[in-house]
Amino acid sequence: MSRLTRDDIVTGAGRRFATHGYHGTSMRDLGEDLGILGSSIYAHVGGKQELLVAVIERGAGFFDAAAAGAVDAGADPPETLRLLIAAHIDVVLDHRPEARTFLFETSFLDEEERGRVARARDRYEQVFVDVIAQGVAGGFFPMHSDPRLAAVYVLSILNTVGGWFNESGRFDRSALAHDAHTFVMRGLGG
Amino acid sequence: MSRLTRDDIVTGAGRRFATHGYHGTSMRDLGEDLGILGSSIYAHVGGKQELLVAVIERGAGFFDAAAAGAVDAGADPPETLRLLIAAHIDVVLDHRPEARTFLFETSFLDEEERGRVARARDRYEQVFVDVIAQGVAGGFFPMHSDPRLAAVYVLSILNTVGGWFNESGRFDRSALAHDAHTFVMRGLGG
DNA sequence: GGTGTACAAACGAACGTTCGTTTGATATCC
DNA sequence: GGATATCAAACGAACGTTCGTTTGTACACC
Repeated sequence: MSRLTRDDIVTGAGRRFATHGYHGTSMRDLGEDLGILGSSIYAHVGGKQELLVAVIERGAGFFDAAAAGAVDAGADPPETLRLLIAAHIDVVLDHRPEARTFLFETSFLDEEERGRVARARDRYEQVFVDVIAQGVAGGFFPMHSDPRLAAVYVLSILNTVGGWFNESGRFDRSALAHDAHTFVMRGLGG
Repeated sequence: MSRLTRDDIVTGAGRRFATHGYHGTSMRDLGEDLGILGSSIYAHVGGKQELLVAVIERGAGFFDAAAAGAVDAGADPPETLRLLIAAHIDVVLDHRPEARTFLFETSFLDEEERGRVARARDRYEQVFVDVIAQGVAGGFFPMHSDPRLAAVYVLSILNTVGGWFNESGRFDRSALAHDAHTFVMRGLGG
C-alpha cells in the first residue's frame, strides 16, 4: 500500500458517488475504500463538493474527447453518428463511475458549477443534434421531425447503457454499438 | 391549513425524493415543505425508509395500471406498443415525483424491498419485450435482433422524458408520444 | 531538514428518531 | 346545550449518532 495521490482520491470518489450517490457517500466511507481515514482526504482535496466537481469534470472531459474524435474523422452523417454512438458507449463502459456521476449527480453541484456543467452537456448534445440535422439536410435521414428530439432519444438510450449492460453477457460491446446504431438509423428513417 | 393525512406526507416525500434524492432529503426538510415539524411526521409513518417504500410502491402501481390498460385493449402489436408508449409517458408526466423516485431511487431501498421492486420492474419490462416479440413473430417488425434489447431502448427513451420534457414547450404531450412511437416503430423496422 | 501524507482527536452542525406534552376537533353524557 | 372524555395531530426539546471539517502531531521521503 503506497501513498495516495489526488487522482487516486478522485477515482475512489467517483466509484462511491456512482454507486451510492453523492449524498449517500461520507468522507469516512470514502476513506475506508482508500485505506485511509476520512480526515486524511483533506490533505489532498479542499472538501467533498470539490471532489464532486473533480469527478464530474473528468467525466465531461471523457465525453468531450470522444465527441471530438468522432467528428474529426470527417465522415458523412451516418458514419459520424456511428462513431459518436460507439465512442459514447466506450466512455460509459470504460469510465463508468465518472460517466455515471457526470450524468446523474450533476444536480448536487452548487449553483455556479452546475451551470457550467449544464452548458458543457448542452454543447455535447448539440454535436448529436448537428450531425442529425446535417443528415436530414443531406437526404441521409428522410425523417421530418425535430433533430433535437431525435438527439434526446439517442442520448437517452446511450446514457442508460451503463445501468444495465454487462460486459460478460451474451452481447459484447461492439455488438451493442452496432445494434444501437442500426436501431437509431432506422428510427431516423435511414 | 387543515390537518395532514398519511397520503399527504407520502406525496410530499415523493416531491422531495424526486428533486433532492432520498439521501438529500431530511425529515426536517420534508416537514418544512408540509408546514409541520420533522418530528411530527412520525405520527403518520414509521420512518424515512418507510416513506421511500410508500412512494416507490405508488410509482410501481401507476406503471402497472398503465401497462394493464394498454394490454387489455387487445390490439395488434404495433397498436399495443403505441398505447404502452402513450401510457408510460402519461405516468411519467402526471406522476413525475413517484415515477422519478421509482425509476431512480430504488437503489436506496434496503435489501428485501429492493428485490421486490426489481422484480416488479422486470415484470413491467417484460410486457414491452412480449409485445415486441409478438410483433416480430407476426411480421409487423421485420427486425432480427433481440426484443429484449429493443425493449431496453424504448424504456430508456421513455424513462428519460420526465427529466427534460416541458409541458408548456413547443411540443405537447401527444405530439411527443406520436413522435416517440414513430421513431420506435421505424427503429423496429416497421 | 523541509515538505507532504496520514493519523488521532476533536469540533459544531445536522441527522433520524423518541418522548412527554399541548392542541383542536369529535363524540358522549347529563 | 354546555361540561367532559377521547384521540389523532402537531409541537418542542432532547436523545445518540453521524456528518463534513479542523487541528496538532508523527513520520516518511527527497
